[in-house]
Amino acid sequence: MAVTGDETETGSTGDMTSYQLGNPTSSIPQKTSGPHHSQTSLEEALKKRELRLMKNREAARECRRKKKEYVNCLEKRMEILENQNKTLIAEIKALKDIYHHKE
DNA sequence: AACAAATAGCGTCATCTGGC
DNA sequence: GCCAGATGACGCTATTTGTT
Repeated sequence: MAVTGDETETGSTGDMTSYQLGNPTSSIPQKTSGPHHSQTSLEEALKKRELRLMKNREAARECRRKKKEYVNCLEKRMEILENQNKTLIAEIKALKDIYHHKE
């Protein structure tokens, strides 16, 4: 619901935490061996980072989806077991009643 | 209607984990 | 040991819900 999916990247929702702000390339190696070479390697590093972020974004979504499904299953199972429990309790009560009326 | 608190969902980072 | 994928934790926005 929140956040309409299509505003990814470049901190569009302003939810970058302090350590994420500033230099998005901070985790990228900054070797300088010639102007052209460093430029391309920087571009490559940025591309690599974007790819990594994109993959992790997808992974996080999938992870949450699976977790939600798991919790839903547990809740359904709980409901079934609670009903079974009620039925069994009622059965026990009925059997006890029969037993006591025989006395 | 206006507001606050609660809830849901997202993106990112750090860390864990299993396969190679 | 390295790497990719999975997941917990965090901070954030948007939506829903209850209260005045």
